Amino acid sequence: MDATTERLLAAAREIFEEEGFRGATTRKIAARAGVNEVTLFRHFANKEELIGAAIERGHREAVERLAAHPLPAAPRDLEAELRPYLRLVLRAFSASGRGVRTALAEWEHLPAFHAWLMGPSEAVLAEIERYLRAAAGSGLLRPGADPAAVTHLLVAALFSHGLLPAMMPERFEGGAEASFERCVDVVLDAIRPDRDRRSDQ
Amino acid sequence: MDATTERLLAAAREIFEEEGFRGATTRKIAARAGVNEVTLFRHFANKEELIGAAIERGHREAVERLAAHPLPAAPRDLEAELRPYLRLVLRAFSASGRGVRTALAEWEHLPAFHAWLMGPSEAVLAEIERYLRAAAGSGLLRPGADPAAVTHLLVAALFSHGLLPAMMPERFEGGAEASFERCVDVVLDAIRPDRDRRSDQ
DNA sequence: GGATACTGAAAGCAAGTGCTTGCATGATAG
DNA sequence: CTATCATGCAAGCACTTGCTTTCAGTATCC
Repeated sequence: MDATTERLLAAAREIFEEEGFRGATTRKIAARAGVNEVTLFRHFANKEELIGAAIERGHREAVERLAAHPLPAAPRDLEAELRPYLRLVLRAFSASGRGVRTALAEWEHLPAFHAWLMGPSEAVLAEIERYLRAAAGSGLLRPGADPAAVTHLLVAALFSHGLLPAMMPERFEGGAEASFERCVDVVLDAIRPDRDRRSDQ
Repeated sequence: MDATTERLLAAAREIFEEEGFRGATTRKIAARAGVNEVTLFRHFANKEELIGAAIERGHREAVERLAAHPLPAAPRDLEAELRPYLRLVLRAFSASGRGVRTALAEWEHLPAFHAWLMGPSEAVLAEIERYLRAAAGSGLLRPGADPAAVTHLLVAALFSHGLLPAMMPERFEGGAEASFERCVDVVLDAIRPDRDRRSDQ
């Protein structure tokens, strides 16, 4: 792809994530791309098309990165399989936390981008739920554990640990990742079959 | 308080929650308040002061409403005490979901309002953690259960169930509240002392 | 060398923005 | 009745924003 187009897309994505649709002016985007504003309009019909393309590309890449490290099709060990996956997702999520917050706020104003905006979250949710259902089928989950509810809990933990630490860091002493791991501990402990239950301390 | 001031504050809060700081123009706010734009500047020095006052008032009210229904000082029954409290908070949170999303996005641009914006969340977090620590002291929690981690999990569930259903409703079939209750089930079950453990189904 | 394609610089335009000024009007208090 | 006060209305100002037009420079391909 054209190098100028590339730089424009990257700049558009950065500024949109920081400032939202309204704040991402064509002048700012062109400046960060090191390009004349006129050139911007020679490559994209208008501002909406540019930002749309930038969002689409960014989220397509995110989905691809996630798909490159899927959970196993046949669950064997929740601790060894689910935890590293969640760690990976949290890291990706935290990295794009600023953009996620912007997307949340602009939701109603960007109906054309809904599919792209939710793509990564949808993918993670579906992947975890599929895995947990398979695990339940293999007897790796405590009978009575609800895979859908557990999925929602884990996604909720991902969500809040990806967004909140930037805003209330004093509540995440020891780091967001450590706090997240402790939350995963609680969930994994809740769904482990009784015979395996931890009784430390 | 002056009726005009009142209407201006209400209008400012509504439009700020829908459109953010940049989108909340003084003309829009004045129009929704049914007031001339000049009158707006006769009541508030500038746009920032108006929106700041609107946010401050809204969140102070939220904190007061939460403080009116606290968790008991001495925990006796997690199921009977914690669950209704969480239900209440979720309802309040969902009602202001639109505003929360805007606040998340505008975070970096509104440093003057940080304290007010995080107030309600901080209050809920502190209240739950206090309660759970007391519960742990009374032997109502399974030994080894980490009150801080459980608090984070519950707040995460509140957070995601307050925000996400508006954006991916098909993932919350049966309603956000039902999904939330199932998440609370998982958490409560995780921290219950072993002797009380559910073994239904 | 000439045609083509991409770019930058300068200027501008129509709409919208925060905010101000000047003046007229109606209600309220003394 | 008069003085005060809050408000509405019209106009405007300086600035930003999305987007356009015109012209000139430069690299590439044949």
